[in-house]
Amino acid sequence: MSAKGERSSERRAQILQAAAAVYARQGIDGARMDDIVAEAGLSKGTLYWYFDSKDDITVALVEEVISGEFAQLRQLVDADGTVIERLERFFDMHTAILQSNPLLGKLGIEFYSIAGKLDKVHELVRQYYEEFVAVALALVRQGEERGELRIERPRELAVNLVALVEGSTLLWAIGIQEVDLAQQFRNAIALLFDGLRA
Amino acid sequence: MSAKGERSSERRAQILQAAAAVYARQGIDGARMDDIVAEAGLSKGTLYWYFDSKDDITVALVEEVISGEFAQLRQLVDADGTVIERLERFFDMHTAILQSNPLLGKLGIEFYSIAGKLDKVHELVRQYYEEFVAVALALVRQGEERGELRIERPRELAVNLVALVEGSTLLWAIGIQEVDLAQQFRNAIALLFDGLRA
Amino acid sequence: MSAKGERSSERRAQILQAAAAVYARQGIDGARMDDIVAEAGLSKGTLYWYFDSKDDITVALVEEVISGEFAQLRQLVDADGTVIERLERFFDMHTAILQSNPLLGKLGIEFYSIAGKLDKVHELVRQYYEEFVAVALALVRQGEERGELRIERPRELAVNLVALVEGSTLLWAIGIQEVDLAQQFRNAIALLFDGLRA
Amino acid sequence: MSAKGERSSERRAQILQAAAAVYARQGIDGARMDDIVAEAGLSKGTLYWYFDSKDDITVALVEEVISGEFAQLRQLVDADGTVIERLERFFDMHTAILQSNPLLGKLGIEFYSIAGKLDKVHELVRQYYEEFVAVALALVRQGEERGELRIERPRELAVNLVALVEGSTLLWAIGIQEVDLAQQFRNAIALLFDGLRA
DNA sequence: GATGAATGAGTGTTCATTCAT
DNA sequence: TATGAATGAACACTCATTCAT
Repeated sequence: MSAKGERSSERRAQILQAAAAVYARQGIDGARMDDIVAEAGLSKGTLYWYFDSKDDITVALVEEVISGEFAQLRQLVDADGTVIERLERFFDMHTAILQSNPLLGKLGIEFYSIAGKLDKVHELVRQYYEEFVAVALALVRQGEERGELRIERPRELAVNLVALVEGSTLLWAIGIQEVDLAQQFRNAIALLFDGLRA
Repeated sequence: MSAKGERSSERRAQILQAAAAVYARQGIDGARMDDIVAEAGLSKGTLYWYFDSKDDITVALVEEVISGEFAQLRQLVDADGTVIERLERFFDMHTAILQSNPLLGKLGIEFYSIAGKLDKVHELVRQYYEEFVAVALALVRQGEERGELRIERPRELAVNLVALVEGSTLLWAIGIQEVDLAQQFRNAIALLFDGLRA
Repeated sequence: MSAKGERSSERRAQILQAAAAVYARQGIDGARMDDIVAEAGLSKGTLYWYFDSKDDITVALVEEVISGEFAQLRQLVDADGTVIERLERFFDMHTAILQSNPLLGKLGIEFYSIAGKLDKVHELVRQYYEEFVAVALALVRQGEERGELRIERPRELAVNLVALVEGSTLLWAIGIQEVDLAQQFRNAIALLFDGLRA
Repeated sequence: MSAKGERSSERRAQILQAAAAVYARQGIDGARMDDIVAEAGLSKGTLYWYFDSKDDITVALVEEVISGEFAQLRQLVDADGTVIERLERFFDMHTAILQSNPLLGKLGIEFYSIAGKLDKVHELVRQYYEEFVAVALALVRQGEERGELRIERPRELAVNLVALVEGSTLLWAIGIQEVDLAQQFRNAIALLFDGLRA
């Protein structure tokens, strides 16, 4: 019997996609295995053929989402253009993805909440932010090296950049009317960097 | 029979305090009524004498926490000092409260999560942010009127200010090591306002 | 909250009696909690208020049955009459009890089977046999001291006495037609002791 | 399509052997088809090609074990030597087999337990005991005819002989320390027959 | 007001069995 | 013959809520 991890990744993806939809709609605790099964068009037995437990699904889903984010973050460092241009493109992409599926925001909030209960999820979320901060820091330093920016406290700037992204996304996900993500991010860049341009 | 809302407010407070502790520790869905009862040192029957349901407790707790935040926010507008001084004092207080009880951050995350399920909570959280943004906007305008700041897009600045606070708090609550809330907030103010001083 | 062990012993007895009936009828593995609940005329929640789990019920039931057997065994040593008379009375009682409830035999077989899975049950059953052998040995020695019997290998006689009782009971419980427990036990005594009478 | 009973008997034997090991180790109810499949090194589909169901396997296994016992029992009647010598040899063989595989005792107990649920197994076990008693009776009568023994109640003696064997085996299988099967059986013969020798 | 025993619908998980390949 | 993915009914256990005392 092969390990479950090795089993048909299409089916696994199908289940994770269904779980994501149900989690976003009903919350993780409000999601019943029967709901995920129905959403995926599978039987309960099949679900358990691919995953050991609900927690197993949750962790796999967080892993998948976060590994997608990682890929995007890594592109940021090596792409062309000035630092500010790249940040703007990154924010545009971030905004487009969130707005293409309004449930993604809710899903993110569920991830925060479940991180308090599942150590593995907590660790994944932490790693994601460490990576995000690290990438932001690398970018900021690039800007300095290339003479684009003059920065006194690069580390705190990096954390504030990440906090702005996450905070704005949170407000938007909660449904604060005044938040237009695209506008908001552009203004954030202007605020943070206008005084820092070389 | 009088409405439950009018019953001994000490007992209600005692229950809400217990619920807050249990919610923060175990998550709202992970909290059992028995846990709250044990934490409060009461019996189950007594708890239900004061509250109709678990959701009722949750809503009341969110109301209580948010009304405390409201009080703080309102002081911001009328206090003495420059806008930046007042923001610094507000952030110091915010930091002190969070650090005095490390579970408060977790509790906040639970509130986000439950907002997706309980409409009343969602509305309270939304109102809180609306208010926060409104206060930030009033402050920013005060700064402009008094000639302390020159601001082009006050509304977006206000939202970004709130986003920075919430984002930083979130990163801190998740446990990102590099986040020192006090430092972070001071740096945020410097970044946002250095270029805006008159 | 008091420990479950301290809770109303009438309800506990009621549940154990129901469990005994269902276990004997359907086997332990074939018994559903719903069946026990229905047999006891209680709700599932109530059952779990008094017992932690199905295993908990099983162990408590074995304890109860075996502690009853212990009581009978102890009387054997101190009762009046010759050793052989006392054994005959004991066997009569044993027979009467088994025949009064034909499911008791099945229940005993279930206990053997579950002993392989629940360490606590295994230990209880083992203790019961140790005690049974010890009592048989004490009786045999009394017989010798009082000059009623002349015995060469008292320990092995004791074990064989117990083996005869258990073996006969087993054959009877399985439903071997030719086994008339009362006759069988009388004949067993005759066979074992006729050659040993002083 | 040929009846399953006619299919490759090697595969069937392989499966039954695996089932015996798993049943003894985990109990029949605790044994999963997957466990048997893993133990046999086969796939689930293959197992179901040879057997219709778990009960089918169980019944076949009981049949196999009991038919082996039958073979031994029949040899008893026709072998050379006095009745007591033959019983001693039979008991030695019985002991050797049990001690060669300590799980056999557990397996026997599982058979008793499942007999309460599967009529076919009950019937097989009953037949086995009927046969065992019949053989014991034949032996006893042989002893009488040949002038080796003087017996008053041959039928009850036969049942008691079987009860002693089964009871001793049971005590041993449960793990009572003091039971040394070989010693025990020798002592049983001495007790039962010493007074009966012609 | 206060207690804690009682309720039962709901949930994650298991596992014998089936069947397309 | 052989495989192992797929199925779904069944089950132990949970927990918010009720109510007799």
